[in-house]
Amino acid sequence: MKSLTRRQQSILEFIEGFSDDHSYPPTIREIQESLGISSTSVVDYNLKVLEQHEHIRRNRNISRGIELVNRPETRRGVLNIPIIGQIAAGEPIPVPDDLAAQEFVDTIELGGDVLGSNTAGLFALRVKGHSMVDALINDGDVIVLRAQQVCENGDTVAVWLRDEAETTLKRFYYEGDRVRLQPANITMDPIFTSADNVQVQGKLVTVVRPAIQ
Amino acid sequence: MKSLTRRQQSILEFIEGFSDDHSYPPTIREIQESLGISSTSVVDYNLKVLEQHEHIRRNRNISRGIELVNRPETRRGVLNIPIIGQIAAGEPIPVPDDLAAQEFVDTIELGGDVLGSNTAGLFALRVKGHSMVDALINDGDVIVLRAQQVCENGDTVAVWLRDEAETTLKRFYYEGDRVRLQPANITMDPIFTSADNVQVQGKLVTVVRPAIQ
DNA sequence: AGTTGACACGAACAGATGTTCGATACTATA
DNA sequence: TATAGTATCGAACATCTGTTCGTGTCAACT
Repeated sequence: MKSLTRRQQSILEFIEGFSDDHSYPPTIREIQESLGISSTSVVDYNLKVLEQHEHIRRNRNISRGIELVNRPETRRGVLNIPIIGQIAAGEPIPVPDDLAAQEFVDTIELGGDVLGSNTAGLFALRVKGHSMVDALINDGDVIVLRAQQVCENGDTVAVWLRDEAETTLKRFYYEGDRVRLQPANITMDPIFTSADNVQVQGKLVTVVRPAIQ
Repeated sequence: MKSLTRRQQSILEFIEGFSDDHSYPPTIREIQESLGISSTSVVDYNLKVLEQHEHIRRNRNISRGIELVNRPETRRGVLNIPIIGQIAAGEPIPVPDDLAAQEFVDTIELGGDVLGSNTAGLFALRVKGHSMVDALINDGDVIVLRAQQVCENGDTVAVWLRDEAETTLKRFYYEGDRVRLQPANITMDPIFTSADNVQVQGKLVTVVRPAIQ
C-alpha cells in the first residue's frame, strides 16, 4: 500500500480529532478551512485517496458522510448495563419490563471481556443488605443478570422462593422432583426445595463491587 | 422534569440508533422520513424540546449538528486495567514494577463509573483459591488495587503478613501499637497483629467476578 | 522538448439541510 | 365559551455542502 502524503495524513488526523471533539465528522469545507487548503476540490481529491486506501469510508451526497474505519474508539466492546433496581432478600426481583417508563436509569459500564460473549438481555441490580454473603456478594455490589425464566443445571441464578417469599442467588440443580440450591460459598450448605417453589428470574453473569473509596 | 412525548422519545431513540449505525448523527430530514413525520418543522420543534431537557445539544446552522449528551458510549472513561498476576494466600503480591518487561498482559475493561474518580496507579490481580472468602471474594475474582504502601484507617487493603507469610485482604485500623484487620464479611472476626508485621501493598478499589457462563 | 501522472487550484452548480412563518388541531383550565 | 399552552402541518427561504469541470504546477521519465 502506498503511504500517505503529508496533506492526506493531516486530513486524516483532523477528521479523527474533529470526530472526537464533536460527535460528528467534519464537512469538506471545515477540513479545507482548518487546514488552510485553498479549494474544496483538493480536499475531495485527497478524501478519495484516503477512501481507496480504506482509511475512511464515504457516503456520497451526504453531508459529513465520512466514516473512519479501523477506529479503536468506535469498536464496540464496552457495554452499558442499566441498573434497573435493587435486589434484597425480602423483595421480588425487578425485571426489565419495569423500566419501560423510566427515563433516568443508572448504568454500569463494563468491557466485553468481563461480560463474555452473549450480551443480550443483560440488566443489573444493586444488592441491598447482607442476605447474599453465602453467594459471596456484599451489600452494595452490583450483579449483572441475563433475563431468563429457565436455566440449566449448574447455572447460578436469581430465584424467587414463593413459600419463603424471598430472593436468593444460588447454583441451581434439578434433582428428581426437587431442586438443590447450592451457595457459592463452599463452606455453606445447600438448601432443597420443590421445583414449583422456585421461580427463576435470571442467570447470574457478573458481579461487580464498585469503587471502594 | 417533564417526561417526553412518545414522539420525542422515538426521535431520541432514532438518533441513538442512527449514530450507532453510522458514525454521524442524522439530519432533520432523515429523522422526519424515518419516523414518518409530515414536516421538518415538527422535528425541529421536538428537537428543541429535547435540547431544553438536555437530552441533546444542537449546533445551529450546522448539518447533522446534533450531539447526544449523557451518551455513555461517547463518554471517555473506559479504562483497561492490566491484570499483572495472581494473588493467593501463600504468595507475595505481585506489584506493578514486576511487569516492566512483560509484553502481553491480560487486561480488564472497566468504566470510570465503576472505578471512581482517582484512576491513577491501578492494577489488577486474579484471585486464586478460596482464601479470601472472608472478604467476600471468590476463586477467580479479579481485584483492582491502587499501588500504595500506606493507607488510612478504614481502607480495605491487600497486606502481606510477614510472620504468617501470607497475603490477605482486610479493612485496616491502627489501634495504638497494634493493627486490627477486619474482614469484610461481617460474620467473621477480626485479627490483631503488630504494625510491623503488616506490609501494605495496595488499596482495594474494585472487585469483579467476570462472566459466569 | 514532450509526455505522463500526481497533486492543487478556483469557480460554479445542484441538491441537501437548518430555519422560519403562518395556520391549524387538540387539550386542559378558567 | 374563551383562553392559553402544546403539538402539528405545509411551504418557502437562505445557507450549507458535496460534486464537477477546466486549468495549472511540478517532478519523473522518455
